[in-house]
Amino acid sequence: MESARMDPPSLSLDLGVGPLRLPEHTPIGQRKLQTNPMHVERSASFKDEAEDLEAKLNRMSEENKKLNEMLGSMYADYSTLRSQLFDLMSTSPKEKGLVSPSRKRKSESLETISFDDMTYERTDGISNRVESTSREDPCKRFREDPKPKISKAYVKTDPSDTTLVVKDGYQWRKYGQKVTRDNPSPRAYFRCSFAPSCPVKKKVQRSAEDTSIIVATYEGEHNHVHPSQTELAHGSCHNGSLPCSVSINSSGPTITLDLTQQGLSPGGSASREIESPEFQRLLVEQMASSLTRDPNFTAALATAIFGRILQHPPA
DNA sequence: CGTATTTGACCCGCGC
DNA sequence: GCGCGGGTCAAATACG
Ligand SMILES: [Zn+2]
Repeated sequence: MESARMDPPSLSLDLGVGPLRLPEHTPIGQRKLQTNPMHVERSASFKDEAEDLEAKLNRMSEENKKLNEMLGSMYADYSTLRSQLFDLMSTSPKEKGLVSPSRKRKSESLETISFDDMTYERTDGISNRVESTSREDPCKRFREDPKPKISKAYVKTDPSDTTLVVKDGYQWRKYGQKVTRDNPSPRAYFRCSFAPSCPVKKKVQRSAEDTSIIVATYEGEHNHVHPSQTELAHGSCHNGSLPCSVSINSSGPTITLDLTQQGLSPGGSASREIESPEFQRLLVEQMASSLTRDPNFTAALATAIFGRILQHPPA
């Protein structure tokens, strides 16, 4: 998968956030309306519901496939981007202007999701160190700086989403909001409130140019287990609130709707739950969370990138 | 009534 | 020392 697309620096991964973001524009609404008046007949209702569920299952299957592809492309683009970044900074470490402004100036049209094992901010330290030593080092210097781990997530969202809250599965308590110099939209400060002594903070701010993108900056590591996600030991994780599971294996992530679980209420409420935008959002979040939290994924990612760097040394 | 959010005050590092 | 920009605190307020 990763051996393909190396050329496109176009970073145009308009992920499935689109189809998932606006779930209420499609025949879903019609379908819902269709089922309600059918409750006059009991037997027909059951049959209809069965058909309904089947259709939804198909839809979910379809969506699953889409998500799969989207994750694939995201992975590929991410690999490409990271590879290019590493390449760039190991090729021309003397070229100043790419280290310090990396925080404010790179907000052109960059859409990335960085995971919490390696970060862009770390590149600052690497570049500085590189400047004083050799230019082959950047691949292996991972000192535990006083700096906590920082990761950024560029999330595409609806501009009308005023909440400015990125639901990532954790519980955050807002403790501040400031207006920044060169950005009309304010910046919100959050602290993890699940554990009393969790040092994790995050800053969320809408992008200055593209108001449909919000940037979440995470800082630190959680020193507690995930609130609603215990573990994904052998690749499968069960969510406490969602009647579904996300599993990751070598062939790719898979979402399984657990219809046998008792969490589903009888009647049409199951359909409603599935159709709910909240459900879909949580689903995506759960999936992304699981993915980024999967050591196998991150390890494979690192390995692939590292291999690529070694394979294509800077000119 | 307990808890989360809001919002101006406060603090602190940095450049002048 | 002072002003500025960014980060945090905490009193007031909103919310359930
Ligand atoms: Zn935490």
